[in-house]
Amino acid sequence: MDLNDRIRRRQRTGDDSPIVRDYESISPISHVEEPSGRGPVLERLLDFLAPVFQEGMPTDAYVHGPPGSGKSAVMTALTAHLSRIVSGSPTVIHTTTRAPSGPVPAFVYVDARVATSPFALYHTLLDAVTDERVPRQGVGTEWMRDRVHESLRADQWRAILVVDHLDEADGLTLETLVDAVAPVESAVSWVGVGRRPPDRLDSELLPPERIEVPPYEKHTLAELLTARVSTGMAERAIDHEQIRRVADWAEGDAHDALSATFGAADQAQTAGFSRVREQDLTAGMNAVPRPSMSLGRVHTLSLNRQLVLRRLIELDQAQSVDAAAQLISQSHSIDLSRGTVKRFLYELAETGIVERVSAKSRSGAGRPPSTLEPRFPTLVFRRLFDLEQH
DNA sequence: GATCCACGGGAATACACGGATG
DNA sequence: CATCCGTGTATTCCCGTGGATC
Repeated sequence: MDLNDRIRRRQRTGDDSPIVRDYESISPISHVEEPSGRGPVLERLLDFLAPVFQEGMPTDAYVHGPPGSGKSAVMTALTAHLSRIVSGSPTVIHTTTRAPSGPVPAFVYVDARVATSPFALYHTLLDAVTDERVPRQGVGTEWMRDRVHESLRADQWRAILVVDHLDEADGLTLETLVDAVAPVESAVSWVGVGRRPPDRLDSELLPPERIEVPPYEKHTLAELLTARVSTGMAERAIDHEQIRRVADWAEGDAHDALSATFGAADQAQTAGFSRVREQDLTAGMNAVPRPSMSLGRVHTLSLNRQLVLRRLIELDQAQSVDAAAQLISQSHSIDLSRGTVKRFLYELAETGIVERVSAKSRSGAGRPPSTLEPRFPTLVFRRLFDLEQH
């Protein structure tokens, strides 16, 4: 046995010491209670929300910043904390109303990628604010709005609506939000959260209060990664130098940095090693396209579409759209026709979740086919998807 | 019966390439 | 040489259907 073998043996983990303790902790789509490195932004938000503590309501606001700058992390943490504090005792049993009525508003978080219509917006609001069951189908938008009004009249609640991922493809737009909230504006303030800088949105619709979330500094991002890794991975599984390199590479984008780290850890784990090797780190970063579609967006796709993506990323070679659709529809786990898979693939390309790459002109006649490349973190998607499918 | 949603399927349109035309 | 045209694919667009929920 040579020295390499001895070293390798020491490096290998048994089943008892996995490198990843908890995928959730290093996942780019899970948020922690205490976001790191966003202190100043939190301060500004709290300043703006201050009226809440004096029985008032804040104005509407728009929070903006580039992808991966921690907007969702900050807003989810903030709404969670505030609704806990503001609603007082968590064990209070309400009769019909869940929201605190009177001076204290409810904090309602809405993901505009999921709630894409006024109907869905009202549904989320009503569901959060009352204990009654709110129908998802069989009723129209007006019916839903009337119910909001009714509930409002009866219980006098107020709410602060945090609408995340505003104005992303296929999602709720600023305009739709403003229209939908207008009928209940006396009781509802909203905080829109999006990537677009204010000067790229209709200033007529934007509230005057605007809060910018800057990208992470490199060292801040490294600290964020260190914190996540310390709970999600085994000790010394990844060293400081590696973390620093990922942080450099990610250029301030926490989503991408976490995705690369996750991917690297997953590679090492799969290969049976107890620490992230050079090649794992490289693989982790290479599995994150730049720019990358947010994994959170991919996650909002229907199960069938995610299944199509799952099959797509395991094809050995880049295939034409048609060939890929053929192969994917043959998969045992998929019950979709070839035509539907093909349409899904084109739709996904349209959204930017995959990219059509025109192949070099081929021999045959007709328009040359294009191949498909994923534009999301493939290793992370694969692992999380497989974990969810039991 | 009304309303949603995901699929299926196919029509309509876009594009690439040669070859013919002016 | 610049265009037009025909053919064969690729891509986009749209609407009907059927299950599920109220």
